[in-house]
Amino acid sequence: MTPVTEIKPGPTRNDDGSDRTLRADARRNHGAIIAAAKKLFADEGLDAQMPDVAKAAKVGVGTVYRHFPNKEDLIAALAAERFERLAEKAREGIEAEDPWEGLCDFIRFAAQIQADDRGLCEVMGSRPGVMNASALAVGLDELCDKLVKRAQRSGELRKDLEWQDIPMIACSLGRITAAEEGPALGRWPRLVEIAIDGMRAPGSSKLPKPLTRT
Amino acid sequence: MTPVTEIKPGPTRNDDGSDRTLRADARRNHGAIIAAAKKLFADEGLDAQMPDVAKAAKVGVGTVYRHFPNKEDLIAALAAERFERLAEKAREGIEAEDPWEGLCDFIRFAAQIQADDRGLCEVMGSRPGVMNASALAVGLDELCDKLVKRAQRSGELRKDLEWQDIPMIACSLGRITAAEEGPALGRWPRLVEIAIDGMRAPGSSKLPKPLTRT
DNA sequence: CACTATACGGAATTCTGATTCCGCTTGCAA
DNA sequence: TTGCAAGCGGAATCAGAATTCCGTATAGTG
Repeated sequence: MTPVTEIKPGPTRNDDGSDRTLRADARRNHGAIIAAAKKLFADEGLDAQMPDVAKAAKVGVGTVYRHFPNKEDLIAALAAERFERLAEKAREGIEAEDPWEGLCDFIRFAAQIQADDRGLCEVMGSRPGVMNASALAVGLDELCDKLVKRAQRSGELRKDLEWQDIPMIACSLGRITAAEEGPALGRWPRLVEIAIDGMRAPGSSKLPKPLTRT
Repeated sequence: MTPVTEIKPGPTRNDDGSDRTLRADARRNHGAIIAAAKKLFADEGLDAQMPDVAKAAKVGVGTVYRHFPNKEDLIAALAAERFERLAEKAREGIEAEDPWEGLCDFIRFAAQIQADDRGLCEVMGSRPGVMNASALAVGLDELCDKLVKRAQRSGELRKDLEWQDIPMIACSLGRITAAEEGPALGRWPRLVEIAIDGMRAPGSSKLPKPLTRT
């Protein structure tokens, strides 16, 4: 494996996990690249180009590649950040006073962050590997499980729903948040509410939120 | 515009809509190409390669390109076929004894054909232009409208649902039918039923179909 | 202040597929 | 059966990105 190296103190580590302090300019560039890539991928989706990321970060392509050995790795790094946000929201949902609302809000949030980030959307749709790895890394699966169990205990969530259904729903919702054309344009929040209503326990006391008109 | 040409009788027309009979071999090849492409795209998705389509159809690449000026056009032709099937199913749903079941079956069908055809799945997810054009061509929009109105009149479908929601739902369902990995694998029929339950009118008499265990 | 390990920039290269081109075939009408 | 327009095959070309390479620049150290 990796040879043992003595740990030197330093503010940031290399991406490959090796312990070595980065030179100040490198650290600065690293941040600039991530920031630029985040914006670019969010706006243009996964086929934003590496040279453009470099340009946006005011850096040469070579530099981008020193920090991220290839595009896929850059994408994965960005995805990891987003999943961290998701996990955070899930934890919040678990703490929520109302278990059912906690779950719903998590789902709404998942749809929203996909609506705001075309890149994430595409990762969810076409990079199951990256997605599952990211989810695993932040423990999203267990969080979903908790969210589901708690909402079921409260009686609002249908009993036959399983935690695996949550990422599946979130994923499917993501697909239409991206619509920029056609009859579905801008209606995705309706779909979110429909899916949520489908998760309600048959005799639930809560009233379904009426779908908003366009 | 197109210059006026006298219409000559003939069994098949050119793709470009010009009226001219195709030579027998050309007609045969045309069919072979479509058949091969259908299978290839269904299996491998939209990035199946043109030379492979040619190979599968036992034809040279050049021939593929004589029949379809470019890949996008080939994809559109295949999509058109699928949408024809969808429209057919929608008409069937409109005739169905039970309006609610007619609508549900249409949605289930839409999910199923995407599950069976990765190419269609990807068209739905990333070619809004092709998709909308195909839908328009077969009159799917009006069909959805009829389906919705009828199910609402029967009382089973929630009143605030609009026809535009149907293609949106179908589209979103398609996303996970493709999952080949991760927790959602093989569970898409559950999602279909969840979405359907979300469409039910609040006081509906029908019992929700229980989600099937994995 | 020198020195050198790190980093940088960006032109050049490579890869992957789509698409074109053109000499050869072949239906089919006369 | 002949003539030739309509078709065919597939090697060659083109195009759009990703990724590499290497000469130059510069933090950080003694």
